[in-house]
Amino acid sequence: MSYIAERREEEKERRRAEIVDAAERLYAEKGWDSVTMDQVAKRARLSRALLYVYFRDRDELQFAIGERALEMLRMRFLEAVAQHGRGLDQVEAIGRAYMRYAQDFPHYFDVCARFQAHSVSPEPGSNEGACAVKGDQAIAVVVEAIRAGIADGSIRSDIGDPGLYAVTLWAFTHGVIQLATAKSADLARFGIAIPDFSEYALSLLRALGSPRTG
Amino acid sequence: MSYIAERREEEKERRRAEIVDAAERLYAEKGWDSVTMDQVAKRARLSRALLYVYFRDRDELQFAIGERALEMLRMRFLEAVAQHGRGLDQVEAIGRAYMRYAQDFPHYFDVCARFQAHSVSPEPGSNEGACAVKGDQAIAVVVEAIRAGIADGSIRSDIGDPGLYAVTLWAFTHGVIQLATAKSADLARFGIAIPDFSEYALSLLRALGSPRTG
DNA sequence: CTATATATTGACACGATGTCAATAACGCGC
DNA sequence: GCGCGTTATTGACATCGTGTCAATATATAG
Repeated sequence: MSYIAERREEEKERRRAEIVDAAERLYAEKGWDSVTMDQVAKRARLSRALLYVYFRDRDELQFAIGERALEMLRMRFLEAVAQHGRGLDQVEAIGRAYMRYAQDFPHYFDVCARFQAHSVSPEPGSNEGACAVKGDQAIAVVVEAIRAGIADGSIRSDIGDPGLYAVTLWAFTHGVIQLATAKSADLARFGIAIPDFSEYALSLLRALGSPRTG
Repeated sequence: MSYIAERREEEKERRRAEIVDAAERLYAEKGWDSVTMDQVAKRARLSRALLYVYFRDRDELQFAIGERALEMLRMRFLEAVAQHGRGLDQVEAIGRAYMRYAQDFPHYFDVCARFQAHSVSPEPGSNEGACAVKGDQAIAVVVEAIRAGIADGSIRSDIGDPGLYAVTLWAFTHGVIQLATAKSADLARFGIAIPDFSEYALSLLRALGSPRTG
């Protein structure tokens, strides 16, 4: 009987994944605001009511996508770190990775932004909580790179607490990406192209951590 | 007869302002998401249908509040600039002003954030367009302070185009405030207090522009 | 084959948005 | 004061999306 329950569990997990798949595709196609539960249900070829068996409400479904988004982000961060030796270069690579990520998966960045903008209501067992955990794991990669940088001397040691520095860099970078993605037209009107903007921001951030340049 | 039309126009403007007042109060009380047109109408003591005479839809009403928000922000920036002589200090004061502003009027910052996150659909004559203009005016203050700083030598001259620098600083600061307001609980869990976070970010930004320190 | 648990659905109630024809208020010529 | 055109204001409607629940279908066990 345990075998049965196990298979049931797997089926359930698969169904859940199918739903998230459908929702994610629609998210990428038209933006979350114009995705309805009905559309998700249709795309996943099941009834709308069933969605509410797997997800408390629409928000929880979005957070389920957010979980994937943050997991993917962490992966990209890890790849970025792996390709560089010195901490400073790793941190810069993380910034670049975040920017590429936002370009490659706009809907993932969107859900990250929403997650970061809305303050949490820490209901235990919710997907929102899972997002928070994934977010912590992603930022932990940054902290580690900063630590490495301070240790190998590529990042100035008087930068302060690595955690604080990591969070600040995160906020900076996130702000830049958000502005770049949402206001590219206005920036162009200002004579600013997105790639230039990104590179400029990255160079400033590198200068910030670098011990010699100033 | 022109007199009549003029008075009519004024009445109309007043009505409009009353509606925005009502909407803004509700915004501040409960956040925009849980404000309904019905509630706005009730608070302004008129029928819901009339709101749609003054504002195309709910979004336009929010953008009307956004217009006020950005105007207020510009005022704060101007005050901040006026209280300092050197450009570098002016720029830092602008950053501080933005942070205080977000603390004093959370709903204003919220509408700024939403405006900045959503990409514009440039329908002429809309309040959204007016927001964009007000936003430009606010950032123009920053640009001017940077120019002054480069001129008086308090800001390193190799910082590049003042417009680009201004936009970048804006993005940085906005990102910090957003994270600070939305995730104060999580930051606390990381052992980071909001005032410390803000001060830290400001000190980093100051170091960025300062020619000597590095 | 029946009984029991689980998965799935159709249909409902509710709430919010946006529209429109109908009504009320106003200024005006008489 | 009285109709009359114009403008302001509203009630009622249609539409859509969410979340819930009892009812049905499906699978498992005895």
